[in-house]
Amino acid sequence: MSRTAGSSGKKTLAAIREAGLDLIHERGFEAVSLRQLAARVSLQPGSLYNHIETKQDLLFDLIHNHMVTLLQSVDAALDGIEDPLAQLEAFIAFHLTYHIERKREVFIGSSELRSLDPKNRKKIVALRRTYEERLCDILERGAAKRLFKIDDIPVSAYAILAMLTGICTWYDAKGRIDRKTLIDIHTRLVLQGVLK
Amino acid sequence: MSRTAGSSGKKTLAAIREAGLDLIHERGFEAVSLRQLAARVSLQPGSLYNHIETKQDLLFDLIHNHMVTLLQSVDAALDGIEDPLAQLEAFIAFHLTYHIERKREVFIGSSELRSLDPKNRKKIVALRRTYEERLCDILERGAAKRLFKIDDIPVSAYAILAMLTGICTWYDAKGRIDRKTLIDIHTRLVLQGVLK
Amino acid sequence: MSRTAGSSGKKTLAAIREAGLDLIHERGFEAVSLRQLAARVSLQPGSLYNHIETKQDLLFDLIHNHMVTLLQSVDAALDGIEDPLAQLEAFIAFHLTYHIERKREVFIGSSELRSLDPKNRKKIVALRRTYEERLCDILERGAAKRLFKIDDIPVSAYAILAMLTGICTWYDAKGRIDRKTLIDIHTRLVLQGVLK
Amino acid sequence: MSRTAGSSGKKTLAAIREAGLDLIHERGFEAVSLRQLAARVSLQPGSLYNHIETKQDLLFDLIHNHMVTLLQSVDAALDGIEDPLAQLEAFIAFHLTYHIERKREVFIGSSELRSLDPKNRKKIVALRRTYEERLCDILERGAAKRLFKIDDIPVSAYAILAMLTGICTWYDAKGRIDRKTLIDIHTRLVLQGVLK
DNA sequence: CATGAATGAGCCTTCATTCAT
DNA sequence: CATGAATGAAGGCTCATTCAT
Repeated sequence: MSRTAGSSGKKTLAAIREAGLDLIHERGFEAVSLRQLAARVSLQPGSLYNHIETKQDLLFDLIHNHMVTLLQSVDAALDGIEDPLAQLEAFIAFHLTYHIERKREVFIGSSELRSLDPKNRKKIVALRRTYEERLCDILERGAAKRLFKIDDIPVSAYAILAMLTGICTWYDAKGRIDRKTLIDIHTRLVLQGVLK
Repeated sequence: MSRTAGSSGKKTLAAIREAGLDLIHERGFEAVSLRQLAARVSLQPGSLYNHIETKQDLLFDLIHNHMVTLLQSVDAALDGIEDPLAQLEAFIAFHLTYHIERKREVFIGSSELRSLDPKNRKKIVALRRTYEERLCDILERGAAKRLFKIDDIPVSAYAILAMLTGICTWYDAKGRIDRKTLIDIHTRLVLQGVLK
Repeated sequence: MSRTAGSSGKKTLAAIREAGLDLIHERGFEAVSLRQLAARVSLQPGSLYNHIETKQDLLFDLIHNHMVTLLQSVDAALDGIEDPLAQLEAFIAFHLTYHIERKREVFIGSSELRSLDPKNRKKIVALRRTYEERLCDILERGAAKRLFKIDDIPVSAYAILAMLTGICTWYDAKGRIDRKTLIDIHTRLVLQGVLK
Repeated sequence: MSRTAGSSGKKTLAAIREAGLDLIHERGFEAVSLRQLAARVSLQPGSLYNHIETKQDLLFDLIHNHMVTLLQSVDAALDGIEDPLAQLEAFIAFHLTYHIERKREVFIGSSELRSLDPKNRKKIVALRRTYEERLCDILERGAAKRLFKIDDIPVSAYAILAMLTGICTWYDAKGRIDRKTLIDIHTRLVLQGVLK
């Protein structure tokens, strides 16, 4: 039998992406072999190449896809909000929610930057910087309006992002803390740190 | 003469450790081969085995060594301080300083946990938890004394640690920000977030 | 429409043969993949199998076709000539012309014998021997009539064929030498070497 | 047992070269796998890389080595001979002898040029041209002294070389013809073709 | 202690070929 | 007929590790 009934190219590629996210998140890009990936989606290793260009290409595809979605989503989340304080609250809620829901993508997107070849890495780093700029902008406008008191905007932005992103490492959807509480705690931590 | 003049076993092992930290920090454990490591210390790959047990063993050694030092150092840094607020300030200063000075060790210690085999990982995770406890204790005592107002101590501790640890990713000793300023900014951010 | 307008099975097969000659001549049979061949004729690899049996089969087809044509042509070229000297001249002119015009086929026909499986190789070697016999016959009849003085007919025949076939390797239709001159030079070389 | 007693690097490399010549001569470079080569010298495939850089590198090494030896040998064979006729005779005898004794090298050196990467190919083609020049020089000097009558020296040189090299394809040391006879036949063929 | 050469497993990738659609 | 997706084998090469010298 040369093809599983009902399978199709699009579905197979989606399965490969999904398995790729899982495996790379668990073990790291270098530690995942295409054999393992193929086994996860019930293919022979060579058959992967009907759907991906190279292993490197799959990694780039996963990360790039994530970054583009992240940027679109943050813009959607901030759309129409004018007040910097409301924007910051929206950003925090968005960032946490997104990072909880896409733990794997987020984790891979930062921990596997170094597995990207230079050309691909450059593209991703640019997108990432664009995302960071969103927070910087909010802090700047809040500072300009004397709502926030911030010593150094880029450093503070990095610090806040590091704090908010940290949950990827430990948050467990089935754990003690529910999502809303988590957002409240972090919102309070950040706002107090930043408000005048 | 088959040995470089003046070299000795201890020195060679130190060189291997140093090169290991460099390479693993740059490329990740899985991406570093013992051939590369050997080349860095001007040895043949086989000769490494006169100094290390296995590649896995070297990784554990590096991380374990780091964790033990970290714990000793934090205890030294907090020694004699009783006031929770002063303790928190000391902790922040210590953590940032240590993480700036040992970027490689810190980075490896968290990003390569998954490259440790289960037995080794367990040991490291226990040490890491011990370190986290130091911060939790401070927060708890501060909260008990009504100095701090904290919604959820473990979550806040994680958030603070994530924020403080974030600098490893971007801090550049030769960059725009000096160390003292960095500590001030972070101290302010954390304290405001936590004080009543 | 999944077929290029005006294409037909026969035309596609002809295109495959032509591309096969080109590619195998350039890179060698083993070095040519059916993917490359398919790309040259704007097909997917699998589609080749609507026109050829196997890769091996295509090679045999190309070489066999060439050998049969070669034999028919040499017989046509020698037809009606009785004098061994005139025959030899005709043979030389024919061989050079044919080998210039079908460089690819000739080259493949000798360099890729080893890529044929034993059964196919046997058939081709028999045809090739038949062709060599044509020259041997001429030399023999010339020697019998005391027109030629030849030490060893098979060896001389091989030597002459090797010389005449050599042009495939270097002759360039757009080069310094025109075809007639080439034939003259070789005719003189061979005849002097053979005449009494 | 990690090493066969008595083996040494030099010996192993020599065995690899020898097996390489055999296999490439029989099957062609592309058709030989390093697994086959390794099996011939009783090694694991990976162990070959203790002795060669890459497969391509081995090919270049074999051909380059051959070309250098060929050039040194032809110069030695012609050394001290001044008369162009005597030189031509010496060249023919040398070329045939060398090509009989090193069938494999000679065959590979011309049939596998296309398997060399461009950079390597360039180097070999230059050496080959140097060798061809040796014959051209002889023909030129003979023509200048009115000993030879040659229509076109480069073309005649190619034709002669093609003829003499042809034996590689069919000569069998255990066959009907002994080496001296072979040289005589070819010498006569060439000289008659060239003498005034 | 260092070296050089070996092992055996495994890597990413390409291949000829098949076949449901 | 062509396609797209699959197979199973094999490709060149790298790896951690071992060990006689």
